[in-house]
Amino acid sequence: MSRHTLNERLFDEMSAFNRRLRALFDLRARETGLTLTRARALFALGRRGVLSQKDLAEELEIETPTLVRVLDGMEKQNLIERRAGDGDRRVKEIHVTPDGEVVSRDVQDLARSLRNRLVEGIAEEDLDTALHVLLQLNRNLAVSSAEEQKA
Amino acid sequence: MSRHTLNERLFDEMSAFNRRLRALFDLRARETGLTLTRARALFALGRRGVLSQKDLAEELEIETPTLVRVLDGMEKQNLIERRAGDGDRRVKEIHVTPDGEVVSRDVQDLARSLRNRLVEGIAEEDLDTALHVLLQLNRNLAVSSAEEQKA
DNA sequence: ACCTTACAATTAGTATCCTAATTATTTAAC
DNA sequence: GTTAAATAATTAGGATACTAATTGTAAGGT
Repeated sequence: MSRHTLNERLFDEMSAFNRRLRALFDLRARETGLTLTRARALFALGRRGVLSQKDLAEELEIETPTLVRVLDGMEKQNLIERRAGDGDRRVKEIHVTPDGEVVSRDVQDLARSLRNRLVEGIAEEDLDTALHVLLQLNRNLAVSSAEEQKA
Repeated sequence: MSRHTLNERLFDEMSAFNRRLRALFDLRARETGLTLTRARALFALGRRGVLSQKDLAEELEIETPTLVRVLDGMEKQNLIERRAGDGDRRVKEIHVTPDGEVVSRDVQDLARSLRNRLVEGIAEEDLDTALHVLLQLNRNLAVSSAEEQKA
């Protein structure tokens, strides 16, 4: 396979993987009402504690306007609350509600089980190589984006 | 790094890569009016010739209702035409217009150049390993999806 | 020949995701 | 102390993406 075709297939397989992962996750988690992105938000808050919207968006690597809509939905589901802090009045702090913590716990098990299922039959060293490829791809992407913004 | 963390980071890096790739591609291609998904549709039609919507959706690995909206936009841009065929009247054939062919050619160079830029500094054997990991991940996903549909 | 089932495309509803612009607030410069 | 620039969150507009339901057409069974 030419290098060109290899690249093309790699990128196509990655985008297909993401679409399918989201669809399967949403299907499995439908009873909890969680979608993949909302779940990732809950997991991030579980790891990091209370975060501002800007910091949570950074953690999830999505833009802040995108996060606004995700949080709107989660608020409606009573999974999180936005609160004003003591400091900067522009900043809102995101807190997980007790309901949110219960759902988060349930879905972490589901997520872990799904991830384990997906990597079956794949050598750990190959996963590690794949991760390093992804990290380098993302670094190159960041560099290219920065160059394009300057143009 | 634990295997669990490895998996989590791999999946997160892949989803971030996809979002950023789309954003950068759309930024670079904005003058042509093409988005990444529309570009992929044009490329697929260039490779395979006239296709039905069902076949094109399969080639792109997206659902047919999604493709309907993508094609609606491309039709509006005069990049493609939907035509009835001689056979089954349910089926519509997708043809690239002369304008579409011009744009397709322009954007293929951009896409290739971007892909080459992104894989700089990555050994070909590592790319190959990554591709095989993705193929296995996608196979496992398909199996899990099939199992879940039966449930 | 007729009816049931299956199929291709579309519509509806919803979620995620982006960029650009706006608003309220904070910070920095003078 | 005042003003300009920067920042956090929101809104607007648009694209991609899914699932479920609907419509028109084709195929299979009786």
